[in-house]
Amino acid sequence: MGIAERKEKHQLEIKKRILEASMKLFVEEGFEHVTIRKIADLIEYSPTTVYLYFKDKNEIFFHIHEMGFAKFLELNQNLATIANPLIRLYKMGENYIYFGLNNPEYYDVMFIQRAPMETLKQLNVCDWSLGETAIGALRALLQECMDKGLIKQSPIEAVVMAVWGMVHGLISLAIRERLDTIVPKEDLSKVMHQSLNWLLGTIDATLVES
Amino acid sequence: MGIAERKEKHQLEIKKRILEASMKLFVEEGFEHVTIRKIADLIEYSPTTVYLYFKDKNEIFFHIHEMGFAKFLELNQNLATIANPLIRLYKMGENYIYFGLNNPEYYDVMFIQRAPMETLKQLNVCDWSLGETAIGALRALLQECMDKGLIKQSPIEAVVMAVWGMVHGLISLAIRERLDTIVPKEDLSKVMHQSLNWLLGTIDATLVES
DNA sequence: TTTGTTTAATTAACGCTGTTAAGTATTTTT
DNA sequence: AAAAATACTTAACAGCGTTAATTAAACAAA
Repeated sequence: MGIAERKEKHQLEIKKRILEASMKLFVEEGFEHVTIRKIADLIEYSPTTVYLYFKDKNEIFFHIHEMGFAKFLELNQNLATIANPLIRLYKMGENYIYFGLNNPEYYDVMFIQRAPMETLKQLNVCDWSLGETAIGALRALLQECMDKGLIKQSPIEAVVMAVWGMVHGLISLAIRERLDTIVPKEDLSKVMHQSLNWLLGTIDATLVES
Repeated sequence: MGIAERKEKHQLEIKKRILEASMKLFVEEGFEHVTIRKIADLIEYSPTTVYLYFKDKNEIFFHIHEMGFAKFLELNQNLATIANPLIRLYKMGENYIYFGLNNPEYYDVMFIQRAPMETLKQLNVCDWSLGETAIGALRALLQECMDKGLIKQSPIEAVVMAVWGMVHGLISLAIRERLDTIVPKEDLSKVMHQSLNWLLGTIDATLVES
């Protein structure tokens, strides 16, 4: 079935081109400038052709949201070399903040926009594996720290949600312009790191209480 | 100038009717079903008339966002009777969570949607007074607790941002469907309270360390 | 090779959206 | 009574996501 295979290859090729065009628009012009018609223009097809390869616009954003997670995972490669789990925890938080502040559009589609979740619901995929993997990594790391006595014994789930919640909260407030008049733009990173360090400091068992 | 006054009254009346119609649509059908044409239908004017009273759609959402803050402030009346600032702090956090989970559409337009902030920028209003007032109340309360030795001495700004960030983070993750597959809907409130209580517990100077 | 059938892509259109320009009455002022 | 300002509407622009119907191309079977 060499012919059928070639056909399938070709279809995947077009799917790839649609996603590449979408990514180009997304990266260069931002979320709300990604339109079916502009994608079609870029790949030199008619707008309706896009619908032969993707169910709807949400599905395209689902793939962009996947790319975002890939980028985030790549950034987190720098954790692998850190032996001390507590230092790794601090660094993971730093990575999260860094990623959010330097890739706000990606962060937005990964954690704020509704579009990718719509696809998840529609496909009846009953778990958000990308998100769960990320949060799972945080949970495992916190558990490791706790097991090794590096952080105080605490209800793990509460701490996981508190840490994730805090960093996500600050980043999403910044991205959606709720900190513009409260924290000068150039201080954003500093303020977030202070909050993160303070939070982790409160559970850090290796710090001497002053 | 009785005639000019009457005219002005009439204009304010129509402005009010537009906002009432907008609120009706917002409350009954949600953010994205508030359209200029539907508003116009409700008040029985043509769509263009709306633009005689409001610069654009963002300005209408700015007012809805104000209504949200009013509703939130009203909810926080229950804090006034609490003498102990530490208990007031716990209760303030509870209120925030309660408001977010029970008024997700309001919360969305207050803290997530870009629309109201656009109006702020356009009008060259250089501070988001509603947001700053809310965060100011949290800051003052934390300061009071610290002054009275009810919570541990900590860098106040870091703690303010950490607390606000955490509750906002969890609520916005829930509203934008990032917790759907991680926390069962019926457990959402419980989980958030656990995280809040854990966080406040770590700075609570009145708790005995176990 | 010609016919029939499947596949791929297109054109045209639907029903929306926010917004603006131009026009029409109505009322007020001169 | 004529001119000017006010309030509102009609019509339209320029876009959007999406679907139905249609054409052109590639393939299969006769």
